[in-house]
Amino acid sequence: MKVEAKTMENAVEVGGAADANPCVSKSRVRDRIFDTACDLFYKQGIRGVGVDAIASEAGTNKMSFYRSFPSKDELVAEYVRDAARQFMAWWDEVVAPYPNDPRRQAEALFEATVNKPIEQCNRGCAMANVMVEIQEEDHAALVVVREHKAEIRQRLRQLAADMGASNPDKLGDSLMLVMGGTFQARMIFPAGNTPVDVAGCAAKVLIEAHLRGAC
Amino acid sequence: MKVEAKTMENAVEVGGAADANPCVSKSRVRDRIFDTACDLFYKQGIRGVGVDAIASEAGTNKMSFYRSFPSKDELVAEYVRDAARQFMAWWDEVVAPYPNDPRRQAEALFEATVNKPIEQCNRGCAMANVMVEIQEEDHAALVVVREHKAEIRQRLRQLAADMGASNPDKLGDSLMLVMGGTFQARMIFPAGNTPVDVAGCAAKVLIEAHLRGAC
DNA sequence: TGCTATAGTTACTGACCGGTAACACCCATG
DNA sequence: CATGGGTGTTACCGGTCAGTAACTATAGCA
Repeated sequence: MKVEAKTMENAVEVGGAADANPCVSKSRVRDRIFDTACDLFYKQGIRGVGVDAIASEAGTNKMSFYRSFPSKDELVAEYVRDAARQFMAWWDEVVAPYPNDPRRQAEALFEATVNKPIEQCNRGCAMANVMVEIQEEDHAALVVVREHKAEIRQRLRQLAADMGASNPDKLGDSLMLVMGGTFQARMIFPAGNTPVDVAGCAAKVLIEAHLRGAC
Repeated sequence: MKVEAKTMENAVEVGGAADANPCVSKSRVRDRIFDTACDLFYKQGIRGVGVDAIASEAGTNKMSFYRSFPSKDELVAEYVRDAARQFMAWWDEVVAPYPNDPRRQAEALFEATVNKPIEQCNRGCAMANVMVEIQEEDHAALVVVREHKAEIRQRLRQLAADMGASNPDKLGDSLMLVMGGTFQARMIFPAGNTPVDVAGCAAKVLIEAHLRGAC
């Protein structure tokens, strides 16, 4: 199967029709490897995917991998950085339609979480999964994960403060719990009719209660 | 990780009559191995712990391991079963002081989750971690995890129904999200002052609001 | 044409890991 | 004392995996 992919790519490149195949032939080897790795890491776990598998799935081989990345660990760290960037970009995008309306922004975030396409998150939170799989406490990837989660917590607390909650840290942290639980539930209950569906409702209830002065 | 010729029961019964001599001295090694394995699996992950490490940490060796367990996979499944049993026992214990008071029971569960000793859960939810680490969809351990999570969901929904919530499934699932998020947060923010602290409060707010008729 | 950067191929090392074989030892029971 | 079950010990097999070496092929550019 990998041989077919390689030969096809070569044929396309030789043919020169570059724009017709944006996903494989035109991109640099490094980018192909990286995209493939991100996909496989999320779907099969860090430890469940070897360098050989990544390379051949990307239509190349291990040597080209090591010409682009100094080690698998470094690739993992890059994967986590990219996941963090993507999550924040998603956040900003979801929030953008409601400027100066922090309550609506928070609600939109949880609704968007519920409605995320299944294949994008049926393995739960990529960052949390990395923390489960990596044991070395000082691994570069874990530093990124901790920073990322701390920033999400901070953002939720800020949203709570901006919407005038009487105890913004408590509301923000409560929302943090719901968000984390939602991602976890997407992994554990992958099919329809799961606890995931109530995430938006739970967030609304928490916000409503806190704005009423609960806690 | 794939040999499955023998079964757990066979391995246990190899010692002889299963009922005549209830395994005090005979299965001491087995118990030591199992306890050690549970500890290491939780702290370092399934894939992060080898059979050699388990055996030597238990003061024995690999051969004795394979005299007690047919395979590492089977041990993992047993580990998950034990974790599920322990969790349910903990649940029943926490709930026991408040018979016929489902609301108080639910609140007690979340308070107890917050107050669990750190070293018992600073790696988050053992069941969820197993689901992250194991890729084989039909692995025996994963079946146990799914059943366990489904039962917790059912229990929370039942509690919500018993306390008279207008929409018990929504309340139960909301609590499920908070509970999952709490365990995840214990792994991600291991030190003091974390979102974990608000889990009891979040649960109370959700219950209160639902009993008032929200959603 | 020839140089250089990029990429493919094959083969290898060393470590680790799950699992097994064969044998030696200890000790309780008969 | 003899037997046998549980245990310890050593060595090994087959597989996987991260990482490297050395060579080849190609494509663009001067």
